[in-house]
Amino acid sequence: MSLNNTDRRIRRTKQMIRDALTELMEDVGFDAITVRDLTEKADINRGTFYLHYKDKFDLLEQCEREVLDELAQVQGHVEGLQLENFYEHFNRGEPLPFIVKLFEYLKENGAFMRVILGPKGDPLFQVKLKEMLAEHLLKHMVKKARIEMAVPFDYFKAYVISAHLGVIQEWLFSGMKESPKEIAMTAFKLTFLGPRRAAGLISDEQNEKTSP
Amino acid sequence: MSLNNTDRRIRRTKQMIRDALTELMEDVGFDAITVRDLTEKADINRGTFYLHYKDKFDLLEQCEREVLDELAQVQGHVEGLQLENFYEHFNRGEPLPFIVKLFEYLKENGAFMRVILGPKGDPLFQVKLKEMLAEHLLKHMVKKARIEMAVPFDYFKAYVISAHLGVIQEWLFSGMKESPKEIAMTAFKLTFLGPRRAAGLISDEQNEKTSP
DNA sequence: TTCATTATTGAACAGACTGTTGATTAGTTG
DNA sequence: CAACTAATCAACAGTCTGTTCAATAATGAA
Repeated sequence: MSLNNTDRRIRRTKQMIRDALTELMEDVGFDAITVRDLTEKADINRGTFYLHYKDKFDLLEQCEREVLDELAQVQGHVEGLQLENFYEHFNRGEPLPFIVKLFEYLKENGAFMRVILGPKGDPLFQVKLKEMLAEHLLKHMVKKARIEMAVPFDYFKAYVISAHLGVIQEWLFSGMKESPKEIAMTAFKLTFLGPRRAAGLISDEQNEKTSP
Repeated sequence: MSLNNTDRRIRRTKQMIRDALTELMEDVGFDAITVRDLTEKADINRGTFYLHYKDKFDLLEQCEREVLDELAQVQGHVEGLQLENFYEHFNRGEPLPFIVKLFEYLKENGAFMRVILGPKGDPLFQVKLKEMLAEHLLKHMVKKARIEMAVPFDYFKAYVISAHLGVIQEWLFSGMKESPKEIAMTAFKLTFLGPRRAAGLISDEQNEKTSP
């Protein structure tokens, strides 16, 4: 069976290539990378690359898939930790466990995540990550029936999910100073209270008229 | 002077190339495009391409810069239309004029904007667009002094700006069904009321406790 | 219209990268 | 140790790049 990943040589080679990919993407961006660059930086024969990957796009795709799979697994580990609803979590001052786990994972894989979600990254990965976020976030938020004068649901969804991605990016690129729990709580407040209340631009009591 | 863009041949050639770029990006993505592809689709000599652009990246950059410059000009045309503040606009049921103009411009250049902001697009352009959005959006929102237990400003900023980009993308990719004014109002509501209130997931009166 | 200017063309060039092959060497598992 | 198989090295044709040159065509100004 050649499908087994048990051979130390294979693991080593793949790791070298992936590390090289991360480094090179940081430096010059994915576009400018050649298979030659990758194998030179990884210090392996160029032919060896093609033993494992079809081309550089295949390499990127495999790396991305791995990240997404691992993120999906994370979700499995927090099923038990969820309270009944969104609201209850907030009132205890606790962020959603899933989001905390998400930020913990991002921190572990900081180097790759920074590159792939950065200005030289892959917009397709952003789309995939947003799909995953949507799946796990929205089920906590949409328990109650909807009322009057509502914004279309798809735009609510796009708004919230994109906003969360924005927080993730800001966190990654500003050096991940806050703990996963803190930053998860920040994201939570922004959505739960709305950005203006969360940022303290209006107080809780001082209700602006919302008539029209 | 060869810097003049008055020569009809130059204008024609550049336009052919740019159209080819948009079409090809839609089909195969920027990565997979060669200068050969571009010039064949544009039906011009390959050497001619290099008379105007350094390489395909230079082409993309020039196209992006042009869009951003035009968007910046749009801002100039609405200076007079702004009310004193954010709050007043909302209470009249009117979105910010700048955002309306933004969506109008996006609609005019729909084809290119869809590609560049899509899964095969350019993440660097997203960053630049967000910078522009930040500049024009935030000055309307941050009039009042900030209060207690606030989320860090940078995260508020990242949240709101990213969220707006999300609405833009959702609108572009779902066929731009709403009018620029409608969709601008949708984005406005989501930020002004907060996403949950805007989507009707909680009512205005029914204030959830926000104690912790 | 004429004329000087200049954008475009077509062909050719070396250089680089790709993806594949075959024979050989080296490392791994049991 | 022995069988297996991953990694290496060299070489291949094919494609794309970026540049150059002389020849041609289109343009704007007088």
